[in-house]
Amino acid sequence: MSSKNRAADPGEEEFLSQYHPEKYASISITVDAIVVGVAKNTTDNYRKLDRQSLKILLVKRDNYPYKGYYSLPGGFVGEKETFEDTLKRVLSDKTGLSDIYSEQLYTFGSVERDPRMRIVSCAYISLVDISRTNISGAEWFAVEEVSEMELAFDHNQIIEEALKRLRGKINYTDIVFHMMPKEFTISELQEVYELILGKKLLPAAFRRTISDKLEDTGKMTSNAGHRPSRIFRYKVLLQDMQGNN
Amino acid sequence: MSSKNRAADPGEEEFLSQYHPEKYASISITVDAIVVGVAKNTTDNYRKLDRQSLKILLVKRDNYPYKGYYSLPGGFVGEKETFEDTLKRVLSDKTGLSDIYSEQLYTFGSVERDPRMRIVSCAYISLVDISRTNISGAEWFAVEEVSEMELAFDHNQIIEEALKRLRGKINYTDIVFHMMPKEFTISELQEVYELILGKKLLPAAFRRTISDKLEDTGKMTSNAGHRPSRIFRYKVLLQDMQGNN
DNA sequence: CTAATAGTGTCTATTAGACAGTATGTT
DNA sequence: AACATACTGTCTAATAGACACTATTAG
Repeated sequence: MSSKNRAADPGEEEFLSQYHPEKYASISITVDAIVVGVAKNTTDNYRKLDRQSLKILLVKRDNYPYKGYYSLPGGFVGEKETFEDTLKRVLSDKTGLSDIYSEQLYTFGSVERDPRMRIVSCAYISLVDISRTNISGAEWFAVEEVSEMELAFDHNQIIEEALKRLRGKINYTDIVFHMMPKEFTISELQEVYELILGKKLLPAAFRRTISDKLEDTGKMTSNAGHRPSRIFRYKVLLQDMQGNN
Repeated sequence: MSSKNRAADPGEEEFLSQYHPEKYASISITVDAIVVGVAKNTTDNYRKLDRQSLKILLVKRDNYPYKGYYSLPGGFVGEKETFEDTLKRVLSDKTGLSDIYSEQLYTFGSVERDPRMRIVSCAYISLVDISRTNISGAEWFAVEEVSEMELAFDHNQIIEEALKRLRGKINYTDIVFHMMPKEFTISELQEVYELILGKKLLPAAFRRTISDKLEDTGKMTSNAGHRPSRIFRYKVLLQDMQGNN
């Protein structure tokens, strides 16, 4: 976005040639990623469905500060790097992920959040379909576990904010589908909504409202120990997929 | 929100004492404020109501770069300053405002947005009741005017995003009331909604839904050239007022 | 047959949209 | 009187909540 066609201004050119950035106070910026997905917890009872849970990717820090603590995958923004470039690099280096949906969450700037120096964190939420990814260098943790852990820096707080944002957006965007496998049942999808919203939904009403967004694959589940379920996929509605607001 | 009680770690203490921030790439950060309010445009026809319009505060730059251009009020974040502190300072110094509702909008970080060096802008939306403020050093511009102007840096784009955010939040938060005078008629309030949403609303439906949030002052308008209107104030509902996502 | 889930039908409650109709102060 | 706005009533449409009922498989 940009590089405008302003009229050339000799005064400004002169000014810029005399400008010495190093004289000014400067602050480091990191990008931290809250990578969220859902995974099934296999159960023993052949009749029961596998329950799903919300997962977040964390990396174990092997350097100071907070050596040995888990933290969000993150890294410093280079001088010629956009936040999105940094995010890509960090995700690739620390988790092995590429090409995943991401959006900026919030920028955390409290003065004491990093003991080294003033470091501001621009946090991004990334949503992935766990079944289609191979992770290296990072581990998945269930959100309930995470809230019991003491993470590095203010990362517990950042995760809280990320979950709030998800809760807020799930009902007026289609972002959930970034976390879903290509094909899924309505019950599975409903469970993901319930995990994010933190409450049970009524099946009849859920089916009614969600069905516009779904396309029947014609396939059915099998060997589930109970009535088989239709399998759907997300019907892309031309518009969204980028949850821009 | 900070300063945790971690166990002391001699290794970390050693590490920190050897840490030299100046070796690392660093980037400057500014906070820019999109200050939004509504003002009445007086009309000549004694019968007609004064129409309102959305206004934004801009300052004329008297230094390079973009000398002579209008821009959002903004300033550099000091090394020991939170974004909110910077925002307060900037608002006070450049516009004369203090104690106004603000929330972080988005952080703009494209590499070429400032010709001097890499400067990232953390943008805040601030909402004010124009009738209760005295501005010094900045001027109000109607949003339609602003979209015709070429502002400094990427500030046109930032304002676009801010208006989108307002549109998105107006219906599920009570943030509008930060822009309203203490007392107002329902028609005035409806017009503000219409300005932000960019569409007409039906009076009957608007009254129905908004009335829960309003308290009758018992007063009426007068000398309006037509039927007088009840005057209301915002009924604070214990909860919100802080439009926390 | 039974446990467990899938899926439908329907009644009710709530909310939004549409729009006509009534009310009232100012000149 | 007539203009401009204030405000109410009511019908309809759309949506959400509740819940009972039917359907279907593996074991």
